[in-house]
Amino acid sequence: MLDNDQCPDCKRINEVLSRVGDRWSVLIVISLAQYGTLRFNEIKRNLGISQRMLSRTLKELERDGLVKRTYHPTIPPKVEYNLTEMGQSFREPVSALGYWALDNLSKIDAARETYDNSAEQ
Amino acid sequence: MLDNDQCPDCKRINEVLSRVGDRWSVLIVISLAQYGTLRFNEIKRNLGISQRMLSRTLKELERDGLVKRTYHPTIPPKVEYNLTEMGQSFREPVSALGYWALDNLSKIDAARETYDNSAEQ
DNA sequence: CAGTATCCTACTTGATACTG
DNA sequence: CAGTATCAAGTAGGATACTG
Repeated sequence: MLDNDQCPDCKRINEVLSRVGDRWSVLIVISLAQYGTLRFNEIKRNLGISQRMLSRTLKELERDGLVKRTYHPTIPPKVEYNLTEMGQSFREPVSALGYWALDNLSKIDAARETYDNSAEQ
Repeated sequence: MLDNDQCPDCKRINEVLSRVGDRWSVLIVISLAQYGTLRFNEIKRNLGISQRMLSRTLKELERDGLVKRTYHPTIPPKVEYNLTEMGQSFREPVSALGYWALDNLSKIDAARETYDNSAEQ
């Protein structure tokens, strides 16, 4: 995956990760993968994300082709979000990351404590 | 993985991802996974990362127990970095993400173009 | 070589208020 | 309900200069 000397692939990986690799994108994809279809405020409540960031992130995910937005012009309006095919495929590596995170949080905490204790002597 | 109502696991995943999920951490782990052991300036050249960010990120990764730092007190000094066991285990989900990124970059670009074209009418 | 220290800019994120 | 607009604060990240 990597080449020597400035590693062009790293640049491209970097590019993609900077688009869809941020925490909110990851968490939104995980949520949608779990529930199938969610409304705007359902995601908001679920993740504890601010309205602004949810709006922005969903728009980016839609633009990148990972999320499909369906607008129902009722009163009050109803908007549903779900994953596209590419979004589904993104779910796999993302879930792997999520599970790793859950599995290793306590280990990381322990490592931090050890490090901090030895650092302060 | 997710629970309804404020999703406590999301908070924890969020926590871990905010620690080890940033681009530089990911790219450093990928590099070390690829090459086994690297010196400070080898990583720097390889990734095109600034000295400051590399130093900071490596220190964080060491603190979190993902990277082991070995200092050889020679002149000039020589410092080698490699992955710990936990770092190795992190490699798997990270690689999956990297490969997905490479596989889907062009699709994302295409989706963006479509989106932008339909948006401008 | 492998860093640390300082400065500076740009982007990210949240809080708050408002709208169709 | 599902957003947008605006403001304020923090953080990421690079450039540069210096050190053991």
